[in-house]
Amino acid sequence: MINTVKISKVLGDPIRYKILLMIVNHAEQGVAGYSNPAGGICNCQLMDTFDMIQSRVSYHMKELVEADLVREVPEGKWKYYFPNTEVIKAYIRQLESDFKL
Amino acid sequence: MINTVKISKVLGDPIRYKILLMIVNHAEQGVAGYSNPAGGICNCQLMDTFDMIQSRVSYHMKELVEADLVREVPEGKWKYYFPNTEVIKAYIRQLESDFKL
DNA sequence: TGCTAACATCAAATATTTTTGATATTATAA
DNA sequence: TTATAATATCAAAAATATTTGATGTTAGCA
Repeated sequence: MINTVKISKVLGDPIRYKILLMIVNHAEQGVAGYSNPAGGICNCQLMDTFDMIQSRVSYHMKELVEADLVREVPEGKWKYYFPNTEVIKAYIRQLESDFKL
Repeated sequence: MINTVKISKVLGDPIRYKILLMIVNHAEQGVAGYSNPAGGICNCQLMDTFDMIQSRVSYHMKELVEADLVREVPEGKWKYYFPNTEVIKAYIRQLESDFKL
């Protein structure tokens, strides 16, 4: 089952929110300058885009993955990230149900 | 405009999430042992229910009010809290839009 | 094999959030 | 007006989260 409070907390960090937005958008349309398999985002792109050092990216991606908002796909030396649409949907549905909307 | 990250952060605390749930449920059906005007929840009920000291309740209610998730209605010496349904809805809609759902 | 690039992990430093107890404020009632 | 009850605020302590730099691991390539 999804952990609504934990997901909220993970989304409650501006960097993680932006990263998830980027992952979601990229999964649709790709990002200029990178050509990733099946629309995934890799750590290097996140380092570039948000000007973060590697261990910081790693920390935030771990949070997103542990909250199950993002799926991680290893491909050789790289890890690609994809939105976990089902969990994001389930989170929204849970909010609607909890708050009677 | 709503601040999606801030709302997420406020919901990302288990106590605040439970408090908001209680406020939402109470606004519908009332809570046994208390008869509040128009289904509002007061601080004293939150202290009782969650076994929290007064300043702690006050702190968390301030967070909820500042995130605009809850409206505060003073009535004499008391403050009653009501869910801000429009903002909760707007938050959910924003998530749907941001994450393409 | 040895080298390098990508990513993970760790411990320490820093920053932020939460909790608490004390005190202040405000409204009402005696 | 004085006393009291409800809530707010404050500063210090405690807890938690984030950032950083160093080091570890792993996969692929020369």
